[in-house]
Amino acid sequence: MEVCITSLLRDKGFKVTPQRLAIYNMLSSTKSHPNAEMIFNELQAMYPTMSLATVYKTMEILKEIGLVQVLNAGEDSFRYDAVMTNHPHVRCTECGKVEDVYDINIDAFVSEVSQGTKYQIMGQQFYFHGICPTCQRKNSN
Amino acid sequence: MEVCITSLLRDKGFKVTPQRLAIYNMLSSTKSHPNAEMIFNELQAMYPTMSLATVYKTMEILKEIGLVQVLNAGEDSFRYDAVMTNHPHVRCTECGKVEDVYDINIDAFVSEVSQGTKYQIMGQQFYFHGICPTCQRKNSN
DNA sequence: ATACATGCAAAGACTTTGCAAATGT
DNA sequence: ACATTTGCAAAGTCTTTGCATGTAT
Repeated sequence: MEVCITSLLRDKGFKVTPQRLAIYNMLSSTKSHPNAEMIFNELQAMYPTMSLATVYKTMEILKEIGLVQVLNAGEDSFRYDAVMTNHPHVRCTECGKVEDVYDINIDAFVSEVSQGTKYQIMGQQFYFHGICPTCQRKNSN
Repeated sequence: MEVCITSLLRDKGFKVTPQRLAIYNMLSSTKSHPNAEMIFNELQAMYPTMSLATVYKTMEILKEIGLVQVLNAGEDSFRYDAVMTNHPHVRCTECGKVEDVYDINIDAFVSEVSQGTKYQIMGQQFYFHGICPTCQRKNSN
């Protein structure tokens, strides 16, 4: 796991730094799809000198070497996901959290669209929005 | 058509202004999914005093009264669409244009996901990215 | 007549960039 | 030793806001 990012970085001529490892480890051990500021805040305690700029620069590299994907769930900021399989996301419009949608096979839908357009399709993103179970309960009180 | 926006605005207590009509008419007669700046530039000739701030404020209102939807195709700016049906979009990563994906029935996929999550789903957005036919031809030269 | 809208400029949020000091190889 | 990276501050882009003037009802 960690050998993966280490060798991937080195293979592409990037240096292996504590900041880069910390950012990737944090991202790959959460399901919260954090944005840059959330990552920065989370790492403050352990890495007091970490800067937001380093988070952004690191995300750029991790995206480039194929270790993270960038999410755009209709917010003002980008979120990041270390899970590289294509899966839909759902965002709660009340509390703002973004979650994975599991157990859905998107392949049939993707290939249907791929064939319907004359584009050479490279990727896709599916976003749902609605109200999460927790917020539904809050609302009914 | 135009009676629609006129009465919708008035019904909700908004005033009917030349700027609002011009912005909506422009948007509903294009398939280019423009962002705020594109709309602003397009209207410069006919409405020289139009400001970008007015475009943003108007989009906020049009979204609120259900006349436009906001697209987030993985770019830095939001795009707007006066077509309110749910349909996928595809963005060319070379020339940046965003097009509709036609003749795709998303209902089965949407309801499959709706049932798979415990969210109360309010809407969804599907984005594909790839290379458009025009750019494919350019690349092969 | 009055409340709302416009348009300018300023502010705000998110992200990128430049550069000197620090670090990995 | 050398090239790359960090972290700060400044700049850049997109969007929102405040306010005086103008406009729709």
